Amino acid sequence: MAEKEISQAVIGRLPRYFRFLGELKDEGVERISSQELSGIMNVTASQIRQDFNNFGGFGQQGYGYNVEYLYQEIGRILGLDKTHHLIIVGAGNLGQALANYMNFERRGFIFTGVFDNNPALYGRKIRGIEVRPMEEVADFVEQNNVDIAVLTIPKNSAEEVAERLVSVGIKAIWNFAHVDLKVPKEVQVENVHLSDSLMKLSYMLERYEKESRETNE
Amino acid sequence: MAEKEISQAVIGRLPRYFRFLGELKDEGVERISSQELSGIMNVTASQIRQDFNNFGGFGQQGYGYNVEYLYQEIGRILGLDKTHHLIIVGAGNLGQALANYMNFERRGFIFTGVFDNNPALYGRKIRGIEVRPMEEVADFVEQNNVDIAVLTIPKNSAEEVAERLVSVGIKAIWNFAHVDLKVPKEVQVENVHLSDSLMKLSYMLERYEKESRETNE
DNA sequence: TAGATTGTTAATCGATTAACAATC
DNA sequence: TAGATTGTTAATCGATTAACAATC
Repeated sequence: MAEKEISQAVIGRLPRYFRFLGELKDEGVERISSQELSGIMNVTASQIRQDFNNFGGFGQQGYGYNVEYLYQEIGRILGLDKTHHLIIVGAGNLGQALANYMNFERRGFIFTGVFDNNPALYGRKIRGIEVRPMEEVADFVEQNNVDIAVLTIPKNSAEEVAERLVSVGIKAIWNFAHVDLKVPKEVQVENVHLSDSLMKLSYMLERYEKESRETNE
Repeated sequence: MAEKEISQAVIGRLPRYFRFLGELKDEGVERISSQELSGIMNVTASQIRQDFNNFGGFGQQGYGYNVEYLYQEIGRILGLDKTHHLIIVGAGNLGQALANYMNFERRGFIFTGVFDNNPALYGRKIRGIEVRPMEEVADFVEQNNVDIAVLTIPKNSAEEVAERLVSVGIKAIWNFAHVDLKVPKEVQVENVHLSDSLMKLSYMLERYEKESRETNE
């Protein structure tokens, strides 16, 4: 029974709904209408209802949505009720920062191992977990049921390492290397291209300054 | 002379064009047609031409596009020909990682200062630049012509710090805190919500596993 | 000139918004 | 029952793709 494909636009909004609902929940808000949520989140009430209805009806006519319930359901849609074992590949600054910065665990992402091919780092501990050489990754992934790899290595070796991770059984790659990885379609890739993001900011800055100049002429 | 507004969709694709053109340039490729680029980048040739023509004609009929020229023009559109002075606010793991990891300088983003409100960090050097107390930020921004702030602090203080940065003359914020900042519309904000990104990956993983289950039944 | 490929207009597709009947 | 608000269908808007005339 093939369900209808959910658009990227909708998926991209889910984490934001999840965040706002979590905050409302923490504030003790019990119910909310699409209208109210619209005001808080700065999107149309219509879009909110359409988005939720992609996954079935979570609300109740005349009442609205139960915050706690909706929060849980969106969490479930996002797969946050499941547990994933995750390794970080590349123990440089960014890899270390991610290991320490994000409290993955709260959402079911268990930081299980960290790998590098720089012998100087072997044995050094990051958040209590020691850096292992890349050679051990195959056994480790198998033995520890790892399904997600965080790729924080330079772009030139990224493609090769990604291939290796895939061959070893990794199901999803959170890719911080500045390349478009070529992986089999059953492997999920989410890119975080930081320099692209900074360039967008640069564009916006540039455009605003340009507009200002033109307005003042 | 108000130019037509460029859609977010187009802007979002510019950095990727820039990256591919840079690689082609490095490989010594002189000219390329929208058709060829389409094959490499996995987008339609039509979209490529439409995108470029938002900014005027960069190509030549019967010939295609000059790689070097197009690369430069897109760089210019993105504002990468300008120099920006940038500070990092929040000298934790992520702030340090960003300072070290990205070679901002190559694109005209000059890492000028780093601030924190933790006295234990004052004076410690990150990439040769010492951590300063937040109290000094106003004078520093003014004296050093800083226009971009990278916000790598916890979400609870982000709003307050952002306000302060704005009041002090910051024009753009690269926001890694997991909140939607409220700033005047003349201040540009680009969000990097890492946990949102990880949740999207989680969703894709979940969906794929679900599909697999259903197919095998 | 003939061939290639852009720039641009028109057609299609998809996403967002509006409207309203269903129902709590 | 009356009022509120969803779920859902229809209308609109915008983005992508196709087509082709302009032109190098």
